[in-house]
Amino acid sequence: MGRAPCCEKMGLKKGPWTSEEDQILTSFIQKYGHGNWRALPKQAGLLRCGKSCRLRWVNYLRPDIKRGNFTREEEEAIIKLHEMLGNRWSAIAARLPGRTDNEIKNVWHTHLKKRLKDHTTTTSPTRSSSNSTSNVTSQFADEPENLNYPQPSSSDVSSSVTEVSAALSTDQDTIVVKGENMELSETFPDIDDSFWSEALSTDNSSVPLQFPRASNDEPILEFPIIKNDSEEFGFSFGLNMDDGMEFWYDLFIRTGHGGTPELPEF
DNA sequence: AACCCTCACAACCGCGATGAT
DNA sequence: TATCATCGCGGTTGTGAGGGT
Repeated sequence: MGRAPCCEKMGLKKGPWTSEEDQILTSFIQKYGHGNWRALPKQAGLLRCGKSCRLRWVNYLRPDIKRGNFTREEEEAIIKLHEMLGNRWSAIAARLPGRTDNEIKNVWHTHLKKRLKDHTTTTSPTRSSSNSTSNVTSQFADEPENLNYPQPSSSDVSSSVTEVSAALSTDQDTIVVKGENMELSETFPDIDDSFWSEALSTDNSSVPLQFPRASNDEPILEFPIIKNDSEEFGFSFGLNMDDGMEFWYDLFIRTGHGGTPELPEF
């Protein structure tokens, strides 16, 4: 496995970025994009290595970065996501719009880890089994293998399928998903990370989704809503099937008007 | 005022993963 | 298949700000 030569050996600059460098990098990327980080600094006229440019852009200059302190909701989300994902900072960052993995890593090491430690010395948390097939009331699963957001192929699910409905009440902090037996289907839609954003960015008020059948008609999930800045809310949820299969999904919705949003009916 | 300590955060380093040839 | 170039991630370090003594 090859390794790129160290930028120091190439006579390139290290250390804090100047505002001039920021300006050059930003305007270059806005004009030409960042297809090749290694070639970028040379093309842009920066005495930096591509790695440094990439880091600066990703962690600081990117226009969609949310500056400022983390809200309580964001911190709670980080704690929960860290419980789910461990030190997979980029995965955590992907679920917190506008926040970078570096930022989250920093806030974890400087605030949250300590807070959590203080908290766990005074309380003994209880955990629910991730294998439970009914009335799953815990927010997140314990086992790391649940966290890979498995993407079932059509052949994975061939027997029964249930539509899942969800409703959000404006005066409660939990959301309830209820599975209802519906007609059988031979297929299961492939769902990837872009699915939700694409589905929810459409003008349609309903999203056609089918999930594997729950074991009964009781609510199969109940979990808190994660909100941040009143601009977005959402949740992560998993389905534990009675055949042992598990599926995990995220749903975040940008409202943009600061009010409590209405969840589209599935 | 000077020094020390802690905290916060930007940036760097090293490694594995991945794609190209 | 092997090798190399590049990217992206997680761990770590460097440094400035602020507070306490």
